[in-house]
Amino acid sequence: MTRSADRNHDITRVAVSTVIFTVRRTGDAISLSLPLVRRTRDPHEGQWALPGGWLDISESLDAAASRTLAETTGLQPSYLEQLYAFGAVDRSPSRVVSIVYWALLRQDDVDAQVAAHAAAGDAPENVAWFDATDLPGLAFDHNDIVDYALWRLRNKVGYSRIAHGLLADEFTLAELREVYEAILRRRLDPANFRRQAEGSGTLIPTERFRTGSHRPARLYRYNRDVELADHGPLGVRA
Amino acid sequence: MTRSADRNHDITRVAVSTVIFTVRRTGDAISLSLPLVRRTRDPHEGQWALPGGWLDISESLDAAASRTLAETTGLQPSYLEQLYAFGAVDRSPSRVVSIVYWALLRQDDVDAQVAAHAAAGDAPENVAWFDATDLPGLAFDHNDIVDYALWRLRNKVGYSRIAHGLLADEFTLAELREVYEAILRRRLDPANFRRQAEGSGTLIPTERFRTGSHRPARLYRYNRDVELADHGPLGVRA
DNA sequence: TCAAAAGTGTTGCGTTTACACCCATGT
DNA sequence: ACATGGGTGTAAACGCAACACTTTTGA
Repeated sequence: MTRSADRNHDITRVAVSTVIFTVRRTGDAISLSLPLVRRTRDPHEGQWALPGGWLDISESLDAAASRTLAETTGLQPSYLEQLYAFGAVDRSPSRVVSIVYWALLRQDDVDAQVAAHAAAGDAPENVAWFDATDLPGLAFDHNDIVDYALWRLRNKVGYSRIAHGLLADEFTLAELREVYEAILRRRLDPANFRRQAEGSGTLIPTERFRTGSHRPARLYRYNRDVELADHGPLGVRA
Repeated sequence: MTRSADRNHDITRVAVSTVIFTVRRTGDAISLSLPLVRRTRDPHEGQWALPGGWLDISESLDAAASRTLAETTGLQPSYLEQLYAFGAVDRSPSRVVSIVYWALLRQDDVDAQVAAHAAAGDAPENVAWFDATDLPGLAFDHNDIVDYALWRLRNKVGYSRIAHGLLADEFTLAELREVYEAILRRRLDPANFRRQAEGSGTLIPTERFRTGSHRPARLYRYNRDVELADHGPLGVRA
């Protein structure tokens, strides 16, 4: 903390953060939730913030997003896309330009991670999951960033099929519909939703069924021939 | 160029560039064109590149885009929106993260600038206008960036009314339609275009008419109550 | 008066929306 | 048997594309 810390006063540093969405069952409804990390140093020590970190000199922006994501959650997102570059002068005491990504996490992956942590007894103290629409006051401008990410998610769900990225490999149409309803915050007609989903060409029906309640529901699988991830303007696969 | 130049080997610098679109009449058709600057130093000396520059320590990203735009073209764009942050490790010899914006310029503003430069005799040698769909090989990854900006423009034109940003204050529906046709690269039905434009609520008919050829066409004005510029995720007015 | 662009009317088609209805299963 | 969600059918409403048609000017 001698020379390099002093130098932070007159250089612009580049950080990468990610808004990671997943779905969570709370009672009979499902809701969007996201993981936050508690800051352990100034500025904003003790407040919740988006997971992220500094960009390394020899890694691309995409790679930095994946790396910081893995370091905090230990998981690969099913979808990752650049959101926006935030660079207001006063958003941090030192000058920081944040390249923010947003990501989707599969429900089963989240479960697997939680179970693994519980078994290993290393449940991270500084990570917690929050309801995306009911957040506390976050560090920096992160509340605005989450709001913008939510807006992008709601928009994108309207003209693409990314919502699959929040579910396990196999899912019923009702489960998929509930995800859409949680994101769009309105009820969808099951009959019409079914026709639209089946007609999109992105769903492959299986011969397996989800049983347990009333009439068994057919399980579907996402057609991976159709691209899920956004490979960015350069079409590069990270 | 002593110590700071040496230091560029191990720091990441932030640059800002802008893809600036305008429309140009070539014969009886109109086409999208954009200004490029010839590089006067390595890397890529002599090649054409997007206007831009380094981010100052005490200016926001938006301000840097506006400033570098003014320094090269001397104009205020009618629309300015962040496009994407490019950060591949090998896109430049030293490590550079470029925050790229895209912008629209009014046709009459371009004319005014050209006339002013001609009168003052200071027509910039290093700036030239190119057809957006027929560019030479540009410096860095700027060809990819322009392609992406074109894609965004075409997309955005489909669900918003930003095309006005390319025309003068008053315009006929035929002129507006020609702009759409140039961007979307297909003919539009004049009758249906008229209904859609009038029904959008963003056009104010005037009592003035464009005369000269056949039946005079009513001039319209853009309704500035409807926001043209994208104020970004934070809703901030630059 | 004629060509050509401005502007209006009408029709057909495909998509979405609303909702009635049947099917299959656990309790 | 019956309640409940799974799944199908159908008709009205809406938006959009195609195109015939009228209007108004300059030449």
